[in-house]
Amino acid sequence: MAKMLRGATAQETHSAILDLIRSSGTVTRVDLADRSGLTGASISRVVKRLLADGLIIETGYGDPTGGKRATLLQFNPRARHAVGIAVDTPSTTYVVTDMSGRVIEQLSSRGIGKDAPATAVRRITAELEDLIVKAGIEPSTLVGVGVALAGRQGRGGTRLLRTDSEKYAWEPFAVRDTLKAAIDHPIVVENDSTCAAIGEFWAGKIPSVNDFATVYLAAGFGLGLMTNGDVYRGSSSNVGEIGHMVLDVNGPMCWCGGQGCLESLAAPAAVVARAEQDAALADKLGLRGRQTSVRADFAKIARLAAGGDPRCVQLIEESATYLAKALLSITNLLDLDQIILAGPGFSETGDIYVRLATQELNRLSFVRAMHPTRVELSKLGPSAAALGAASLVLHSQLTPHQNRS
Amino acid sequence: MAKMLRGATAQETHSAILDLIRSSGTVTRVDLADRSGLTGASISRVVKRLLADGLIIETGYGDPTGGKRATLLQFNPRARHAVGIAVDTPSTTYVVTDMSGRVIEQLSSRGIGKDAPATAVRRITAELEDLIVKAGIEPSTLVGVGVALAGRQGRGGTRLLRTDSEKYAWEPFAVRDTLKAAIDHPIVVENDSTCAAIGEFWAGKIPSVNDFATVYLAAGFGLGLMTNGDVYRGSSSNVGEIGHMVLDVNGPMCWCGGQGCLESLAAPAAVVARAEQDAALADKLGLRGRQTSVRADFAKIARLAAGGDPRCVQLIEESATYLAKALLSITNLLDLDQIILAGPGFSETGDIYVRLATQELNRLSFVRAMHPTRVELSKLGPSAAALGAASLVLHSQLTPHQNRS
DNA sequence: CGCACTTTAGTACACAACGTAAGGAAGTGG
DNA sequence: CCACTTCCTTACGTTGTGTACTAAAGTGCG
Repeated sequence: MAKMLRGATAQETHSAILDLIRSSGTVTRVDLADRSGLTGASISRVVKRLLADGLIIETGYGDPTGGKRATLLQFNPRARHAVGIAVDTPSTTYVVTDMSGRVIEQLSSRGIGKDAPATAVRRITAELEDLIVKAGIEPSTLVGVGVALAGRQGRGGTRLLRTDSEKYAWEPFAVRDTLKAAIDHPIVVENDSTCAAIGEFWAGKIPSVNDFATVYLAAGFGLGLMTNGDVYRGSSSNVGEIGHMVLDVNGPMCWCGGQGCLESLAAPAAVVARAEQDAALADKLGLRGRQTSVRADFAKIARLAAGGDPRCVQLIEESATYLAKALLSITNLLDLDQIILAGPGFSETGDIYVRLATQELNRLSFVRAMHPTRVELSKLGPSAAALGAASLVLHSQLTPHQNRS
Repeated sequence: MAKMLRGATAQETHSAILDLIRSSGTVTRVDLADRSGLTGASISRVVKRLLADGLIIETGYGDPTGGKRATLLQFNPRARHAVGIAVDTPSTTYVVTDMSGRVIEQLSSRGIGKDAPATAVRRITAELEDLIVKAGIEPSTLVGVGVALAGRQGRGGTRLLRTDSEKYAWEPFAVRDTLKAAIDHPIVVENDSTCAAIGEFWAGKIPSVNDFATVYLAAGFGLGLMTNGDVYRGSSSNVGEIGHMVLDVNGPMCWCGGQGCLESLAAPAAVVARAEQDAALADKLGLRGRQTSVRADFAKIARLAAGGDPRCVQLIEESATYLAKALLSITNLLDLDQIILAGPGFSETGDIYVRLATQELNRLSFVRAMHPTRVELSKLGPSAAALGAASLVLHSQLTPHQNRS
């Protein structure tokens, strides 16, 4: 233990001011002084430095208010870039973003499927290097590479990855170290839910003072939590395992050993399993009934539901009802005022999940009398995790741990 | 908005060092330097000041390690005092504590029952003043009064209180303002669960880097959360409403409008209701079957269970099983490594709740492979909430918002 | 158009807090 | 007794912020 207090270093102050500029989009020096509590003189000094570093630019003048017009400041988007990779079973998504979280270049390739870890990582490394070249960014502006994985954090910083074929096949594999050896840039690895959360935070310009949660739906449900301008990681970086929240103590057995878990009641596999009970529907959808096609089968059901097919709408609504119950419990526990739904699982029928969750929270949430809990669909689209991974890098490199309130 | 950055003021550094001394019990200057990241020179300066203020004292010398023996530092317990009041339906508990959280004087009087808010607060004010005189503490060392209430935070800092008779009878009543007008000391009001958590933190010398949760059981279940050395309050200071976590989507209706809530399945009222179904048991216990005697009736059942009565043990175990499920969900969500059970509801049979929760977490928690989640009974006894309220005052006055990591 | 006023931005200097370096104090072990 | 270790303090330099003042750039009215 040896890092704690160290005075208000330039680093920290610069980070804090940069964070204000990020969440504001466009601000004046006076705004910054108001919001940071620093005096104009100090802001002047910090801003001068940020301008000199090229991190921010002056972009015009504010509206007249009876005196000298204020100079507008904002990110210099091309000052820094980041790469985000979302590694998932059916597909791998790469994005190159600028400093404001805008996607400059992207690429989708096949997922890891049943590949051995070493093979998959080798391919990812190659594709990554191609992409960086193709994006045509100045190498010195690349602050790092973020990787979003479905999995848990192991003891030694290892990232565990869940695959379809074998559970925890990647268990002993140190993704981060392997990538780090192959790529000469900072590598940050996080789970997909947390990445989605920080993606919303960064690209959505959410202020550091707002606490919110993001639910990410791919193979299963995960939750990412942002508090006080930083990711909340818990005691071993394994926050957000909501897939096995107990919603029905007498419910069906789950592979985890519990009963009535959210995952066994509402995840894509559960929805597909119910669809398969209905022979006519299974036939109509051409369900393949194989473990490995669950994600594709779920997508088919979701597409039909989005198109209005009553039976499919019913199936999705059933899933959404369970998620709504889980979100109700979570909201009561954490007093959230904003929940964002992201990930491929919500891409077709996210509005159904939003509607049912909103209804449930408005009806039963304990804090509903004080403030609403907004449930929203992510605006980042299907590459939310990849974009979030890139945002994570930007956040950790440009605005490391914000403090105070 | 105007408080955020302001350099590392003496205030903040002093707070941080004082917090390290609190959680260490006894430390040397060298230890403080290691743990804080400050240099020995800076520690020297800060410690000198804390000694001059009388907040800490030198209490001897450390073990020889081949050189000059280090001077031991610890709190000067009598330097400051705080008062904590736990306002509950069946009883009101007052404690006067010293700076280390030790109880110096205490008093229990009848609860608020069906009293009107103004009447109850008037009586509390009178009893409080008597107690302060009786404790014989130097008035200038009293840093403030903390109040633990069962209730929710309203919009304008109002505290809502749940009473047996009418739900939310106290709804529009501003407890804090009323007390503040009557008592010339800082007043801090919090809900009982949060107070219990900070009581463990302070009196139990838990380091600021440890995140943990406390479950408080009085009329119902509540949860208090400490993260990064401070209370986690959420967006409207209403964190911890776990009483209405959904554990059984098809379960019995709850007064809140939901189904299968933890409270309706496992709270004292539910346990008593089940006991009343059993005519023989109800007779044996002399259950009064009245709404207002639920707490007393539950205590009877708990006492018999603690004595080994099989039927009562079964009833408590049923309640504990539901709580264990809820704690499993919460642990998976927040990646906790420590959960403390506190409050009058656990005073007789807390070990049963601890045992079943530990079992469930060891069996099903997602992080069990990384680290255990310890479930422990509070060592603060039945006055945990009052002691916590006092701790809250000490914390907010002596070590305001810790930062960094 | 000129002049008084407002708002923004930057500079000079003082102050506060921490780090570095050096040395004194208090002990250990040969 | 003396070399060495560890603890603690003092003196001084660096860094970052606030205060006070000034310059710059606008508005609005007569």
